[in-house]
Amino acid sequence: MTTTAAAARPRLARAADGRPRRGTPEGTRERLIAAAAEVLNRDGYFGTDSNAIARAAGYSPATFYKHFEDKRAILLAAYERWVGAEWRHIGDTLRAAQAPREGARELTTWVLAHHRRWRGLRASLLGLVGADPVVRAFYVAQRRRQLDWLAELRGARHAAPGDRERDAFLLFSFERVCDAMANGEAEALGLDMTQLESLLEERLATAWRA
Amino acid sequence: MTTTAAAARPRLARAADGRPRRGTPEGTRERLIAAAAEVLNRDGYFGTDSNAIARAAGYSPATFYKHFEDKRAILLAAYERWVGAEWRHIGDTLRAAQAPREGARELTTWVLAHHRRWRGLRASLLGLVGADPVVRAFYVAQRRRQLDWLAELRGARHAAPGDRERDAFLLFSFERVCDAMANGEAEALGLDMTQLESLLEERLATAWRA
Amino acid sequence: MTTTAAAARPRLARAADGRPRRGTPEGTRERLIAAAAEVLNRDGYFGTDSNAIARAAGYSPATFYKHFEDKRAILLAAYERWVGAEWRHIGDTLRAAQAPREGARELTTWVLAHHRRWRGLRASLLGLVGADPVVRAFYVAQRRRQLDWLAELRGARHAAPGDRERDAFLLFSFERVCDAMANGEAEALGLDMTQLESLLEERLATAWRA
Amino acid sequence: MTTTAAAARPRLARAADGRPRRGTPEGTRERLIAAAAEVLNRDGYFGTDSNAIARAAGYSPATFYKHFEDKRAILLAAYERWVGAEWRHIGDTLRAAQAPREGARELTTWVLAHHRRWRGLRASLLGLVGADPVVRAFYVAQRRRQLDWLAELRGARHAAPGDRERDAFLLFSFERVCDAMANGEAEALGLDMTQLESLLEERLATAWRA
DNA sequence: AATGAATGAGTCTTCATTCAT
DNA sequence: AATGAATGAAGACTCATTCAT
Repeated sequence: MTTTAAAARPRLARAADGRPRRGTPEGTRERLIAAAAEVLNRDGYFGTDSNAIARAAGYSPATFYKHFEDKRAILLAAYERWVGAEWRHIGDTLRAAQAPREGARELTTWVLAHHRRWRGLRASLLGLVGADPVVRAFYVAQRRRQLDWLAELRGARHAAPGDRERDAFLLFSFERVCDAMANGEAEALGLDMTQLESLLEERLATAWRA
Repeated sequence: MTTTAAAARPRLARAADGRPRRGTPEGTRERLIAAAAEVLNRDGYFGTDSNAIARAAGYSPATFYKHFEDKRAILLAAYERWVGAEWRHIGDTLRAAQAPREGARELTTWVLAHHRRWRGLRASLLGLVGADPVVRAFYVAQRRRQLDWLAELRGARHAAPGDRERDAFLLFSFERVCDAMANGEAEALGLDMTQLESLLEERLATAWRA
Repeated sequence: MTTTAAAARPRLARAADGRPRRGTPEGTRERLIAAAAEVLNRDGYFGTDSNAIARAAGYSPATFYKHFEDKRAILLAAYERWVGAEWRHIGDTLRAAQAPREGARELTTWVLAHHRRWRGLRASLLGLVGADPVVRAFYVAQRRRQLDWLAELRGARHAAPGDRERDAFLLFSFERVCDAMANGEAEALGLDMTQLESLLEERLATAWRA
Repeated sequence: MTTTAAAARPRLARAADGRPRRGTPEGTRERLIAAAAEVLNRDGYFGTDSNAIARAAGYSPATFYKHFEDKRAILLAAYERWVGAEWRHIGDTLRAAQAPREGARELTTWVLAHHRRWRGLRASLLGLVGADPVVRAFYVAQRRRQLDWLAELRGARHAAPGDRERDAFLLFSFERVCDAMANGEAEALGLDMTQLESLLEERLATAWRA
């Protein structure tokens, strides 16, 4: 069906290089974000510039600025998707309602892979969190949403003082260890990946039961 | 005597603040590092430049480069002291051999204050860890030293598989939560600081016993 | 009927403001010039771009270039109207054949108001006269027409050597002072507007008699 | 004596291209302003960029920004000198206390030449006055100083209402006509330069007597 | 040891203009 | 006739770093 539609609407005439000359603003935005994710992941935030991101998406520098305020804005957009994908997966897993042990294992594996695949993108974001108030606000907002969602999951009945802090503690720990495993720190420290992964699963399963 | 020297070498007059213009290389290096720590802590790595650091220490840009390879090098030097101070304190506390509960409380309080005082410096370092291999290597080396020292503390007899991973897990978690409390994340998330601090103490005390 | 047409040609719908999307070339040109006059008057030549002018007229950037060579061309078109209006009024006043004193007063008042209303547009033009040969040529051509017309008014019989120079001198002076009064210079210099206006009237009346 | 001093202090080692590698900040500033005056005079404000000005003075782009905020700042500095030179000459001439007729002639000749020599620089300034509030404020301030000085010249005793306005009127007229003669407008209008110059002298002499 | 004027290389950003529809 | 997404070319500005003294 996609093929049929494409055949029926050869609207997007392509330039010599195969890039669509005129796409919808949404399409262009998408392509820019996708390219930014890859470029930032590979070269890091301070290792690229907005021109390079635009070129990687097949556009000119000026087009970039039609869609994003600046380099920071596209980093946030790319990161937002990254977090969105993570929590969508987490939600799906929880909803699948497996036993804590299996759920924790599956989740840990997936999250680790996600961190590994996008370690450079995540490093780009984390590298700015400390320095840029806007990035920090964005980052914190994402986390707040996660904490709120976890509280909601638990349900009003079972709420206890300190729950939010425990959730936060788990999140911070889990992510920090995932980052360490994803970015090579753990390996450089001579740590056993399997052991670390077990620890992650354990913590997660414990929290899951509570 | 100072007068005589000044008369004999009028070019080597003292700066306005009375600091000798020509000091020992070590003294100069010290002043540069101290100034860098403050400036980096206040303005962040990407918020200052090497000229500003040199000026803050009372020197010219060129002098900076006589003592440090580049901006990164002085960040590492400043960070090294920060970590050094932290682990010196940790060592002192452990050696004072208090009960785990009290030791954990004291340590947590101190480390939190240390992170708060230097949150900008630490953010500068962490902001580079993801992007710069040299910084990462340096950062990892510090951590390795810590892990080795913890292993040594435990003693060869009590060593068990997974100990190093558990230590690392604790370190990562502890530091990440301290950072969140120091840099305002925790507050922005509406978390209760006292609760978080209790969690930190608890983990630490548990590990202490083991 | 509108409905029918709209149904038959849904592509040529009307814009939100009811203006027909497809008008006569003249109509479009008019709207563009009118919008340009306002935008240039408000934001200045270097404070706007051709896209903004097109949008202000309710058109797209490309439409702009269908009707004008470039931004400069529309400035000249807008300025041409401004000068046209001025000299139409001057002609009307002279033709009404009042006493020099009254005529001069009326004219001065009107011209001052005209300069005030369009001070930004005029500043845009003058800002380019010095830098752009085409604009200068255009500007000079307008003035030449004025001088020729004044010479014609005087009539061949009364012509005397130096008349054209005297006319030009008056024109330059009059306009310069009007500009100063219109753009805030005179006020910023602490000058008395009434006095200045009297001086303008005086010069004008004197020339009128001659 | 200059030669001797230069021989005695070969401090300013010159680069391969003969440019002093290290001058005093003042010297550098001077060279930049002098180069800017020439470049702006030749290419106009919007026809050059700060990099080109720096290069014309024998410096790199960065050096420019060590001495001037931006391109506008150096234009103002260059224009300030231009006005300074003009009024210094006017002061000298008046102080030489010639007969009004001769003084007016001499002054007119000099001012005309001054305008001709620097017509592009002046056009650059005037081109911004309408668009840039900072430039306008600067321009007005210069003129205010002139008017104040003229008032002072006249002396408190002979002051009469409308004097300042008359002075301003003369200044505006005189300058506007000089500009027209300097920038080719007058010629393009087919005006007789000698006649125009006579008119200028006449006005000046009349005001001088008053 | 210290200086500080000077810089090259580079990034961000804008704008007049075009082209396929 | 009108569109609007897209662009190339260019300019303002910065910063880590060096060199002659």
